[in-house]
Amino acid sequence: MMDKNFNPSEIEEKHYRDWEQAGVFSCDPNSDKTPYTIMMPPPNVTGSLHIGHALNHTLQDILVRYHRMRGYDVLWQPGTDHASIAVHMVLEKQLNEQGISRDEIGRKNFLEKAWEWKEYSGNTITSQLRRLGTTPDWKRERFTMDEGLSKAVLKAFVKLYEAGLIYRAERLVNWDPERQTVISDLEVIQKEQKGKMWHIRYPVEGEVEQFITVATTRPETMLGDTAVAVHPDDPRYKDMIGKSVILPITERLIPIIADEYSDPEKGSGAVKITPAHDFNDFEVGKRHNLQMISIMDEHANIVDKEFIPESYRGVSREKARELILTELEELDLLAGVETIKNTIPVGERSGVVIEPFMTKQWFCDTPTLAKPAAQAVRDGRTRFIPKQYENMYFSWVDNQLPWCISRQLWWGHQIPAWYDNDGNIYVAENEEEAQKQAGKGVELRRDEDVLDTWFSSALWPFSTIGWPEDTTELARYYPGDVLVTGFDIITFWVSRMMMFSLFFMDDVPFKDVYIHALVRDARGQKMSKSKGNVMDPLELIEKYGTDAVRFTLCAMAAQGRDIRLADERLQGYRNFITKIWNAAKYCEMNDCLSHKDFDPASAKSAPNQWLIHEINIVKNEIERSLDNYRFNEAANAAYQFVWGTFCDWYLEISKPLLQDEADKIDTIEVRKTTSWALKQILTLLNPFIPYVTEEIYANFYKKDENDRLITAKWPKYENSLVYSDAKETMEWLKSVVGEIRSLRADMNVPAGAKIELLVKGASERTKKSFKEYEEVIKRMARLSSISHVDTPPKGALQTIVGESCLILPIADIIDLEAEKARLNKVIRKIDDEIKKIEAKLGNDKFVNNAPEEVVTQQKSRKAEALDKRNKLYSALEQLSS
RNA sequence: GGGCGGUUAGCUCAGCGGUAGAGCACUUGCUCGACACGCAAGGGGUCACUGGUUCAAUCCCAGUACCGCCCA
Repeated sequence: MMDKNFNPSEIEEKHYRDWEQAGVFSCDPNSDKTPYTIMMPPPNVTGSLHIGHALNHTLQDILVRYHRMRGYDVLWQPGTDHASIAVHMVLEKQLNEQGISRDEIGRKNFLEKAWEWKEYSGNTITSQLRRLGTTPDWKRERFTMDEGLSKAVLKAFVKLYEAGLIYRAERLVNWDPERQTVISDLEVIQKEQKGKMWHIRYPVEGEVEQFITVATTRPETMLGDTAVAVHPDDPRYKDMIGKSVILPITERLIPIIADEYSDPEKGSGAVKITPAHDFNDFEVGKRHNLQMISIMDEHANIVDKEFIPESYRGVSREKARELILTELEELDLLAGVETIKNTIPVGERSGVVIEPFMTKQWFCDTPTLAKPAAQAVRDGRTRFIPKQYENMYFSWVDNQLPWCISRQLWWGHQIPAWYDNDGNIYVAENEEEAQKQAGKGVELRRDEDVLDTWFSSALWPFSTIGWPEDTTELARYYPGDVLVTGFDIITFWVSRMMMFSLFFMDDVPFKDVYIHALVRDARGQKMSKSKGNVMDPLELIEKYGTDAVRFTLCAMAAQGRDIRLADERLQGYRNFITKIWNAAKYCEMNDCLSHKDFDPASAKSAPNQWLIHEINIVKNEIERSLDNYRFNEAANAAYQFVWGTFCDWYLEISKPLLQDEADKIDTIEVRKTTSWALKQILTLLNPFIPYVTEEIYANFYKKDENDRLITAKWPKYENSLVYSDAKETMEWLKSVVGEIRSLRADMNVPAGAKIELLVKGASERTKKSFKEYEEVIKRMARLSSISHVDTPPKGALQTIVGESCLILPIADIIDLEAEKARLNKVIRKIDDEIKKIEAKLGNDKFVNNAPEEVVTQQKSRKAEALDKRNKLYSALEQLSS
């Protein structure tokens, strides 16, 4: 016996353990099935499951389960990412609390701690993923810093270096003075703020009382100015070009140069140039061969160097600004201040202001690598779904700047480059190899830096399955079928996988990229800890069950639109899970669990044929939707069918049929059809709601220990399972019941009262149907009897279904005036409709130009409406007479 | 500033060249032995605005307004 209530938490663990132990998640490289591959976006080891993961992994799991059932050899490759900066932040915070800096404990100890912490934290996220019921091939779980992947990273670095696509250069980079490392452009957030624009007068050399006024938001950088630029066509400055100004405070002489970078419309039209502390100025500096003076150290303090006036040495950039402004004021060189809106660069993780900083770093030539990556999408070898995300992809790959890949951190892949004392570089997969290159006895020192975390992630589609070795897995599962991810990492990750995959594998990493929505809160706000509006998927699972959470996310995952997740939705879908449970209970109580030797093509009676027909349709709908990544449509089709068709109609119809012992054959067919249908429903819904379906299956259908729904075959139906006649009959039956129910409710007939039904003008076929489904109609519409008449009695309720008129002779218990009003209302509605159709049909242009089927359709609509109106009129007359 | 998306029932959202849909909420009535996390019946919409294309526009096109995102 099934429990009265469905209790998710009790069964979820049991089934998950069983699945995992049975090894059903594993791919089989030796199988002759077609492979289907999804590479899981590796969550950070620091991470814990958030609602975005829940959506991402639910959708992947649905695809994976669906394809497994359809007979593919599925590899869902799981793993985690080492998340270099994030781990540093966690560990350094822990150290800080003990008052220790990372330099004090040293690189070796720090890394030991990092690994310890990874062991501890890495399992958190994967065990949380298990709670979602996801079924990746856990036995193949990888980590971006495990031995194999580390080897792949070294190999990739060396190969790219040898191809000239990785190089070391001194460049202006985004420096995070808090984290003490370079960060990439993507990790810098442009934050809008209210700022100030200071106008400063620079005295022109050799002139008395002549100045050029420059405007700047960062006066402190003037210590590093090496020019003043004006527009070459600006008449105000034409004859100043080539002269010099005396840089206030430092009193260096710097040239006035002509460059189109300065905008004559803005401010005074003259702009100070600080090549070592501004990206635009850097470019100007390069063009004019200007000196690049770095005035800050790695803490963003002013350097302690001779060319800096003494009072500024060693002070912070903020303090330097104050001092400069005071001094300029004293010198009477401050021409004015205005308040403006501007943007400042802020570190994504640290939150501090990023300093453009001159250092030597490693770069990857992504502008070159991006070309084939862009082309692959333009050629359609990889497609984005929804398509509009291709724009985001193109805007990134088509405008690539070199990617700075070195980081001044310890946790990560240490760069495989060695230096000798003369500064020569040797890049190799290991020190031995480097030593060979350098020659015996040459003293070598390894580069201290590690690679950007995304470098190893970019290799994920092939490094996880064996690259650089030639493994069977690599040959079999590469390229992947689809990548499922959020739009926020198209730039960080997707584009880089494309670049590296095309370079190393000479093929795209996946055929489809499905971009899913962002999950927001009920009010459309982005969830964040600081706002306190995060919904913890584990709490939701506790509260509603895993199936409900999964189904909700799936049902709301419409393409191209964010998900606003509200409690009510979860409740609604939790109710749906319960509904399925109860429907199964009904089947059990009515002995509808065995369908041995039942062939759906053998069904004879209309309700059974109709149900089979509808199952066939919903199956096709689910397939079509999933094949096109229309998850919400698949979920809604399933929902409507199970609740609206199976429960509300079929099971209700089955009740009187199952009580009717007179016709044994019919009863048996109903039992078998119900049982068969329930099993189809469980199978079709298993990818979405694996637990409740597996549990019911285990209760009713499980043949032996190794029989599980998760490994069941996806249904395939004969083309013959299309029953249009049965569908027509059942639609008629639904209309009859519906009309009577509606009439009763409108006229306030007590729900408990059993009343008589008279039918006028029924065709032979209709009469036959009334006879055949008499018990069903009587029960569902709460009728005492059904009989046919030629003339309706006076003052009865009437309604029209098809050609026949349904009459409820209950004049004594209803209000005749109310009935007249009701009829008039219905007639008015139908008149409006007729008017609309007539207008159309009266329009020659419509009749001549519209496709013929549209015209005939309108004509038959009109005929039907007219017929119905006539019948309603006579009903009204009858009432009045 | 450039680009992209959105605007449909009270709310959250589907849909789509020819009858406007769902869930929740709301109203009314129900102990019809699966289910009140339920059953049944309802009410509720100038499909943001202005033009254009079309026999026909909520849907296609252009523009406007507002909201959101991405990139400078």
